Amino acid sequence: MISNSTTAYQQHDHHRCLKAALAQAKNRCSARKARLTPIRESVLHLLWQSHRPLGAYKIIEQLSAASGKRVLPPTVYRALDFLLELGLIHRLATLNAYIGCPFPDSVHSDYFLLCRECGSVAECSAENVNKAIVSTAERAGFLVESQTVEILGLCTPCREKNQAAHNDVAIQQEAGE
Amino acid sequence: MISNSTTAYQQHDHHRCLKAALAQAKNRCSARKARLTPIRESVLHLLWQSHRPLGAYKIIEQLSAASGKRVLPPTVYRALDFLLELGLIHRLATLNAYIGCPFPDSVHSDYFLLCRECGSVAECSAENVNKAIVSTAERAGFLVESQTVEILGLCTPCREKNQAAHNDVAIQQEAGE
DNA sequence: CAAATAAGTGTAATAATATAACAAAAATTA
DNA sequence: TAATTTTTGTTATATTATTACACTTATTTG
Repeated sequence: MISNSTTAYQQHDHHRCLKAALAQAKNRCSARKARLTPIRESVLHLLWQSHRPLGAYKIIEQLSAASGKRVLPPTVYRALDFLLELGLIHRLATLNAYIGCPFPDSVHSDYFLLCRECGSVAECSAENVNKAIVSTAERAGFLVESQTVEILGLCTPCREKNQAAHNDVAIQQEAGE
Repeated sequence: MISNSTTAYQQHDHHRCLKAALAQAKNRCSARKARLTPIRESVLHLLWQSHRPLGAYKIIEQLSAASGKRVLPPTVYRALDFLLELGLIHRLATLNAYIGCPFPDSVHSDYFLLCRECGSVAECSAENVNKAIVSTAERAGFLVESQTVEILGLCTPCREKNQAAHNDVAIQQEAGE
């Protein structure tokens, strides 16, 4: 199992994440003879800065603010398409949002853990999930080409916070009796 | 494993499907003291007639055509919300479309097989997929609350057709040499 | 039963997400 | 350098979904 759940939920040196992601992106582009133009790079940069899924129109907003001139939808959607095609980012269908891929180089069928509380997203690649899906599909005579797996729930920190809040309420209630 | 892949892909007495679905819906509604009003029923009916995912605006179109007067978006979205809440239909995030649920009564974590060729959708509920997802999420410290699993690929009939077409090309090429 | 309340519907307006089409500019190739 | 390809700019518009508020119909309660 590959996962970025630790860095996704917890404090970490995010500047490093960002630098690593951009370096990887450059490698990948030169390998494929694709151009990581300024627009494309800044979209990727923005996605990595947030470390959270961002909607296309948020990107437009932030890019406009940063550049001082109005960036229009096609500009951003084109950059997103480019990055998606290269596997540098993903689109989350349930959120209509985009997020940087933490390991574009390893072949993986993606699998996302979306925290409904804090909005963080971890990407996992688990062979057992993949196998279960493919084998079950096969039994139905279905040839799998691509998968969208998005899991909604609570990440560890949020679960702990919720638990703590819950306990507090219990204590209050006891005290009130 | 529960699945409607057979009826989803192949010819069958669809009138029966439809009747069964509506009967089930009525049961479910009376059990929950919810009202299956004419609008709601006709949306459900429409979804079952198509046996394929339908976008909200297609539903609006067809409902308008059938009733002779303009049906507006909130009317349909409200009916869809109601049906979703009762588990009588599902929303497919990757298609922005809705489809009738073939087994609303059995508890299931849904899992959809979307054929990219013919547009058919089969719904499966496989314990092994569910288990794999939950256990992998747990290892990342994540508490699963709901899942979106949508698989894109080819259903059996389309795969066979494709195969046949492919063979034909091979034969033509041989003949041409 | 009638009044009060709740649930459902009609309607206008608009928000949020995404794409089409075509012209202009920049980069790459021949 | 000319020709070609790729990328960007710009206008307009498509698609999906929601808000807000008035009105009607059903259900509950006194």
